[in-house]
Amino acid sequence: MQDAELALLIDRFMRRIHFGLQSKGPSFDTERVGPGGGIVLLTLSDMGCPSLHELTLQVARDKSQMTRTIRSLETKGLVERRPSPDDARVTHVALTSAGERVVDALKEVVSETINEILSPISKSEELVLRNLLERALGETTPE
Amino acid sequence: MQDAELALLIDRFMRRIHFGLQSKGPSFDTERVGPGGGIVLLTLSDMGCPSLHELTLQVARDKSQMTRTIRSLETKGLVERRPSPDDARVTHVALTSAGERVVDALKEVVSETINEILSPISKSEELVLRNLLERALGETTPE
DNA sequence: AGAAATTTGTGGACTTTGTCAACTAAAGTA
DNA sequence: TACTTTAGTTGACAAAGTCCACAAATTTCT
Repeated sequence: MQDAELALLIDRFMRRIHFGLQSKGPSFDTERVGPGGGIVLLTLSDMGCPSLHELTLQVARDKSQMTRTIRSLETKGLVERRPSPDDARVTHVALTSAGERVVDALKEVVSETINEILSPISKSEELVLRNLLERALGETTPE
Repeated sequence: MQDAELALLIDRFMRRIHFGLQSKGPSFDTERVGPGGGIVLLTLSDMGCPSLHELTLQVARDKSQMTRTIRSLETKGLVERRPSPDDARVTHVALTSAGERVVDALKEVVSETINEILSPISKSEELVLRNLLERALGETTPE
């Protein structure tokens, strides 16, 4: 009981990342992918070449929105669609090389921001934190 | 380096809470405060009777939005404004008794949701997690 | 095989949040 | 007194989230 405060902590964490990123100027977001696009790009770099559906589950967003986000990233040349050979319904998405460069830049800035936020705790504690979250949230989103 | 994944984990955590809450039907959100209103209510229950400005810092949202959120909660009778006796510019905000009842209900559902999400880790680990986040995010948001 | 149901991705319409800039009023400051 | 900062409000607009319906491919069930 009373884990409600955890929700507030998580929310604040998220918001701080958000603020931190956008205070670093829009200087680094040269492609103007925004937060939504950024999350998708980072996720893609983790997942490789998932189907749109898998991607949707992973980032826990609406299908329709994913369609739009991907289209936007595609027109920027950061991502490319590949129809699945097995199933004509599904299309896979993968980073282009331009996309990977953006991801690299993104990772750098995000890491930096998170390090600032987490400066009150030690590096080893940070590992514990990440490990706990990883185990708790698992690899795939259920349902 | 490579803490970028932590951002993804945090984002997923947030989204899972979000989904969890709204899958529990809008049954519990009888006042229709929504996610934004909910966070403000919970925060208020933590902070007591902060000024609008302090509240804004704590939840890390824009001032203008806070104004609107508070007004919405006020017209629902969940929150009340009190002009500060010391400074005529500031207005404090506090939960009404109706607001506190909503908060109680909210806490219950949020706790339940978080427990579901965190089921893969043990109770003691959950404490560690919360402790780490509390220490990392501190009590007050800087700047 | 054929009909029905399910899955994957798209599109449209609409609401909620987020962001930015301008503006008032009250304090602080010199 | 004039100048600057702070708290809060408002408006206009951009971005995200939510809902619902839909087409096409595939699975399921007789």
